[in-house]
Amino acid sequence: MTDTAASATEKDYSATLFLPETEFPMRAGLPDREPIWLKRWQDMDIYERQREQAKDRPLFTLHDGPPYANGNIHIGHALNKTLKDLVSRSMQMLGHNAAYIPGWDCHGLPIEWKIEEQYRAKGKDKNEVPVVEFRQECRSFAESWVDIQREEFKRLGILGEWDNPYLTMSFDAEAQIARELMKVSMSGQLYRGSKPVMWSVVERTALAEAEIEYQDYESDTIWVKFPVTKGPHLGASVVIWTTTPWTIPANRAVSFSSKVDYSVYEVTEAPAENWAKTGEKYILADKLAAEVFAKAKVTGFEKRATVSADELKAITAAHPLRGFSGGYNFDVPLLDGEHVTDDAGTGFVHTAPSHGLDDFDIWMTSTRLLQDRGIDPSIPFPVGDDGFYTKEAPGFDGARVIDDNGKKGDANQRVITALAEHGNIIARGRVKHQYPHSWRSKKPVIYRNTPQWFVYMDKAIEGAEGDTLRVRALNAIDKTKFYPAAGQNRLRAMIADRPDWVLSRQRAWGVPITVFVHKETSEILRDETVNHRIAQSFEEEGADAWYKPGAAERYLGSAYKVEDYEMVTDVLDVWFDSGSTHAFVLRNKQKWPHLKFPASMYLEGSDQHRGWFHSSLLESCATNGYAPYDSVLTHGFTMDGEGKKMSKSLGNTVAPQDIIKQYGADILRLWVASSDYSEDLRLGKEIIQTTVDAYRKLRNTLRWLLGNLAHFKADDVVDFRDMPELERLMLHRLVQLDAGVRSAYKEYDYRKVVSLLSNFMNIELSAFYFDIRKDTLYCDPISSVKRRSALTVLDHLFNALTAWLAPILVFTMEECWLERHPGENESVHLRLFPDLPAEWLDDGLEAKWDKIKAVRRVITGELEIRRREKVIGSSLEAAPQVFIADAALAAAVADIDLAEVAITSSISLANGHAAPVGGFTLPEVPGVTVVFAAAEGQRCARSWKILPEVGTDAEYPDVTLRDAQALRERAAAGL
RNA sequence: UGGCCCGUAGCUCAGGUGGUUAGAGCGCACGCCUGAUAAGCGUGAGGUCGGCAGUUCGAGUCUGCCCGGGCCAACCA
Repeated sequence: MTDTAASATEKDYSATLFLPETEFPMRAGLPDREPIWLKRWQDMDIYERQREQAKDRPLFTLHDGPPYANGNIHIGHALNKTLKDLVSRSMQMLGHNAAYIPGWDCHGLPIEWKIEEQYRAKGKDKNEVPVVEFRQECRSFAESWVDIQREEFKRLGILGEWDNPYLTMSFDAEAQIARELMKVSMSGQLYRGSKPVMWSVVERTALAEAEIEYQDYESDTIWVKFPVTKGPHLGASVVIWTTTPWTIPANRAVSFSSKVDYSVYEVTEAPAENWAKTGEKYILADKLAAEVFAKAKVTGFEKRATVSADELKAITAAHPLRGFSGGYNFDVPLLDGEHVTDDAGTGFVHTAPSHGLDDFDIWMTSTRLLQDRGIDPSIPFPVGDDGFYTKEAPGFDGARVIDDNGKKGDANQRVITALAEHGNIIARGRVKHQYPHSWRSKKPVIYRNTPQWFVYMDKAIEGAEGDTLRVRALNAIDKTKFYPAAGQNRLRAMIADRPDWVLSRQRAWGVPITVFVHKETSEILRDETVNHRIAQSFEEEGADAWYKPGAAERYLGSAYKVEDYEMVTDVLDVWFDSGSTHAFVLRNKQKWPHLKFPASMYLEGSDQHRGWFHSSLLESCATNGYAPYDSVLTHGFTMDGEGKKMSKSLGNTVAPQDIIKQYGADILRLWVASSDYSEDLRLGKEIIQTTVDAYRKLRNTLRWLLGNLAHFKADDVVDFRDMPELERLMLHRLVQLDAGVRSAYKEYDYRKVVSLLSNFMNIELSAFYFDIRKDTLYCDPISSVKRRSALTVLDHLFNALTAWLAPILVFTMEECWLERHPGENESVHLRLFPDLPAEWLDDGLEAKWDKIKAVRRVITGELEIRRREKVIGSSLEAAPQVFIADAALAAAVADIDLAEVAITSSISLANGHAAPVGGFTLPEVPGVTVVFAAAEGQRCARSWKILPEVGTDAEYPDVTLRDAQALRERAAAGL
């Protein structure tokens, strides 16, 4: 240590300094304090004030995609809503009127399940409860979750019209959803088709995949011959294998794979009574032929010819029951299917479009081909909802697939017997495998063709050639801006490939498909008067009106006979509900005057390409002809710290409620803002800690600003022209930052906002400007223009930083702002991003100070060495000599106080002198050499600088002349 | 299995149209300060840019394959 260090006798002048003074705590205590700000915002109705304040500004409408009202929010909800809040708050502060109307999706299967579950617990049966009563319970259930989620969202600091949200189950919404559906039906785009769905005979209901569980089950298996009737290899039979003999009457095709090798095989030796007889020829996959013959108890067989994919394509076969009970006379085509493999069976797949998804898909995509071959492409309904065969399975009257107790009926046996009579079965067996069962009854289920309501994707709308829903939607996608851009292709590909839109669900809790069908002609009733009655009743009573006794009479009125019409009882897919939100929210000016249509933006997780973005686009294109949004922003999913999916079973979930409780919502918000939401986000312990650290740094920088600004008074303001260069440099950087921050906000690039601001606050403010200006701010006289200039700059910094960070750290910035600007009507959230004068920009000044900073680096580099050597501790103990050979650097440093910038007590500039050998240099700053010298003189007891002048003031002999002046001014001011 | 997307220091992220020793902030280690103090300042150590192969004079950047991860492909939302 040097002898100039503080001595025990040095006077303590701290009371005479302008040290930072603030109540703003270093430790935030967010979990406890955030609710206080929430209450304040609620009491002052800040959302309404924002609307009032912005009523003449351009509208920016971020339309909320509705979460499903059936549980507590999870981290995905928190991410989604926080991003939405960042968008609307920043657009508001950029000068828009950015209203935010939160919404909820309230209909649908999961809520039905919950109610059913409650029934089961009470031993009640859903089917014994009147529909309207059941629906009422679903409604109450959804309501209760809306209330809970609303509070959870508010706690995240999400600002919106929470007292007036939209619900897909509110009466006006249900009415409008029905109107939208009727628009589709009036335009001729709605039709009744069919598709196979999972069906439980025991419960007489369709089931969702989630209601299915797979259990071991023993199935009958059969190997069946399809005799070739046309094309190559006449006289041979295509052989299939199936585990569901009862679907044979529904067979309409045989699928093969062009990737599998097939041949014709002839049976050369077999037992006399065998089903597979000597001389018969079978077409089989080469890989499976031996196995098939073993099952068929064939003792000798020979390969006769290979069969190419082209030959197979040309083959038409007969149904194995051709002529049975006068039926099955149609041609059975061979179709090339990607689902076919030669892993098991025969290499050929029996295809019954009524009873399988793959079967249905290949049948539907082959429609054109079938028509060309003169084959009827319609899909039969061979099995009824009770499991009995219908008339469309000739010869099987009274046979049943599954009975009321879930046991196998006699269908399989009857089919096998019939096949044997026709000589078209070659083997049978049993197999144990995993088979779908109802989650509720634990009984096996079947796929069963069921009538459904569809919207055409490719039928001309209103007769206009080429104006189809698909074409409209694809055009609309081209006109929409996507963030990130890849979303556009993703959505386009989905729209381009998708089949017709299935709207119907055989469920209770939803908006009914408000359609009447003529029983004779199967025509949909299209009558505006009827439609109006329906919509009107929904407005007044909700969609329950459809289920009330006498509804058909009420709607059809006197113009039609009730007995002529079938009233549809299916409900709409909930995607149609949420796909219609633009119609009942954005266009409802009475209820929400601050919204526009189309919306400025839809913002959801990337899964919504298939979901809400998709259904909203189709719905709006069908009813309006264009997209309901100008732009679409998607975000990824939240993974754990290792990038793995969060799941309850892995135990790696992070609950937003826990983060709020432990750290506060601002931490969660900062995490969202500093992450790249265009990809999947990670969240774990370490990441939270990183966020907390970043938060602390920001908070402390603001805290120091507040502490110094406590000494700033209105008449301290200095015009920027009168400020020192260092202050002007900061204002210049502030204007630059303004441009960067605004454009980042406009591009929804929040991590850029965070990185710009935290880099600025850490590097340029905390480590540079503040460090240098502490001496001036703490020690300079009251009158000092330099000090007042610095304070003026701090004020500008404070105003800008609090505004720029307000959309992200909503609580902390409010706390910060009110610390300086208390007042009942004050809020940082009622501010705009500040307008900063362009005249502050000064590129020349920045270039000059880049040079000064370069010189500074060499000086601090030298000081660091002396510190290591224990020659000095504080930089004020040094008074280095600086030799600058570079003319540009020398010029930059000429008229500024380099000692101040380097925070040394003094510096001697030895320009023009040759730099001594052995002086300190940095390779990246050529032409600058620093030679250490200890500061000479006494240490000032007030500013701790070491200067020869200390001791020369008679009145204050222990301080520098500057400090003496400061003390005199304090005394004169009576301090 | 298919469609789309992602993989740069311990963490969060930068790295237009391929071009010198791959950057920042935070964290970490070490040091300084003790008038922002459960704070502030400085110095330093950390990366075969998921892997392999190719195109090229040259690839984190282009191509292919592989590995790892995610979303979608539900009468879930």
